[in-house]
Amino acid sequence: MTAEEVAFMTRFKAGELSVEAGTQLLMEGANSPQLFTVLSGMGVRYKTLEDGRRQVLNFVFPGDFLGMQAGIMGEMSHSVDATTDMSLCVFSRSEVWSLFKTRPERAFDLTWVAAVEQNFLGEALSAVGQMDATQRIAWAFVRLFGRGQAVGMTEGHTMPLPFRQQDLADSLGLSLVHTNKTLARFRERQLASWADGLLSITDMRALAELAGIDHEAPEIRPLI
Amino acid sequence: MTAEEVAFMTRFKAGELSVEAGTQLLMEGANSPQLFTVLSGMGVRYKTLEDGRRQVLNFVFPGDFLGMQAGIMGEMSHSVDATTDMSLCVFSRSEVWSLFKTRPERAFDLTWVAAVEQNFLGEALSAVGQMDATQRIAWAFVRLFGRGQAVGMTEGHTMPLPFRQQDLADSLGLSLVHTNKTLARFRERQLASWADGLLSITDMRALAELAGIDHEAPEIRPLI
DNA sequence: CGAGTATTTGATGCAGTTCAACGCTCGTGG
DNA sequence: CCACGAGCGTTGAACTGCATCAAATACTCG
Repeated sequence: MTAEEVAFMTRFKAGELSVEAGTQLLMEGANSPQLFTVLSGMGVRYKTLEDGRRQVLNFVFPGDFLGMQAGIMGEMSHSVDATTDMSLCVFSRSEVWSLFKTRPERAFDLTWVAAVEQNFLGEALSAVGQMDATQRIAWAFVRLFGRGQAVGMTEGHTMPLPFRQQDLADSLGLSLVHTNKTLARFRERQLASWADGLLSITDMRALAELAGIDHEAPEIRPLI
Repeated sequence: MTAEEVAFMTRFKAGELSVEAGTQLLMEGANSPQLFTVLSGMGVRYKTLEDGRRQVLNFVFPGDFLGMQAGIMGEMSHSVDATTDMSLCVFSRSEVWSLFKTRPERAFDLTWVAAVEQNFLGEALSAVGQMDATQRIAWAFVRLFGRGQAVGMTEGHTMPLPFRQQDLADSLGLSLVHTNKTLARFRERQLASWADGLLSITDMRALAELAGIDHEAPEIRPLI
């Protein structure tokens, strides 16, 4: 970025925010005036059905941009909860339009982010729609670890993954019980083990094979 | 649009294209130099898994914009087939960037389209992940009919729906057989009937209830 | 008229859901 | 300091929605 760009982004930036684990950052249907970029911490994007069931759409990593739906369409179509303590960079929604008018490169990045997210949702839909439980979990692990690598959260073949089994189950359209049993089998089969908030990949090749993913091209997500 | 804007869009537009039913318009992984707006006809967006299974991500309606992933990210993440004969407005991918530089309103529309699509995929993921077969089909019918209304394809409670049962099955993560049997039950129960390429809604209220959709706010999708 | 495609229907089996119960850890209050 | 409850992970048992297999019918088209 040029100095002038930095100045603009500084103006765009409205402040920083720290929230503790469990906080709801954005709510489905709400017209949030704020947009966030995640500086640290992790969270969950999800939709709730009227009968209480929940679909986790994606896990939130550092660098993720939250609230674009509100910024573009005026209303969030899903909620976002902080799973761990998080710190966020806050932008004001009203600045989005000026971004398009005066910062075409930044606006392009925003669209890029939207396209990447779309891409991911399409893949998730394919996983949930077509794969069995083992394949789905393998897919999730490969994707999560890939995202962890992209933001430097990994150490060797481990990375922090501070979610509950219920969260993973809700993201893959599986029951908690069956997710638990499948995870146990992953440990037995020496594929991966996830316990105490730490994901440890034992056999990435086998996981990628199960998930039907050839070769992990490093993911590129521009920061906003 | 102003006259000047029309002039720009005309330059942006590279031509028109007619294809016949069955043509593959875009292919997963390909770096298409062309983007399309659908003028007429219908199609299917889908991803293919290496074992041959297929996930239909969405059905293509007139007014839809195709190829944004290629335009923004450089590569399509799914394929698009024409189900019926189609006519398309063709844009050149290289013009996308100039759109962002000189037409912020149009660029904003593009991002809007991306956000709407993201929204839809999230809803589809929830349906496939959390609902049973009956609910999923009800959801699909409500959404399809809503989109049909938005583009004026409906007549009373009917609209053309020129797809195969296999396409619907692949979009909802169901087997063809089970989809067929569930459709039969929809007819018996006087909810909706779909035969010979014509969808006929008998009891929209019951369908929306099953699908967990309150009230159908008319969908807004800007044209590109 | 035969071949290919789409829809329909019946029978069988299993992956995954649901129900239920137990253990562990941690925080809270008496 | 211990009792208690809440939240999460784990495990066993029984049931079922849906997949799979199989086959018949109907249509279209060259």
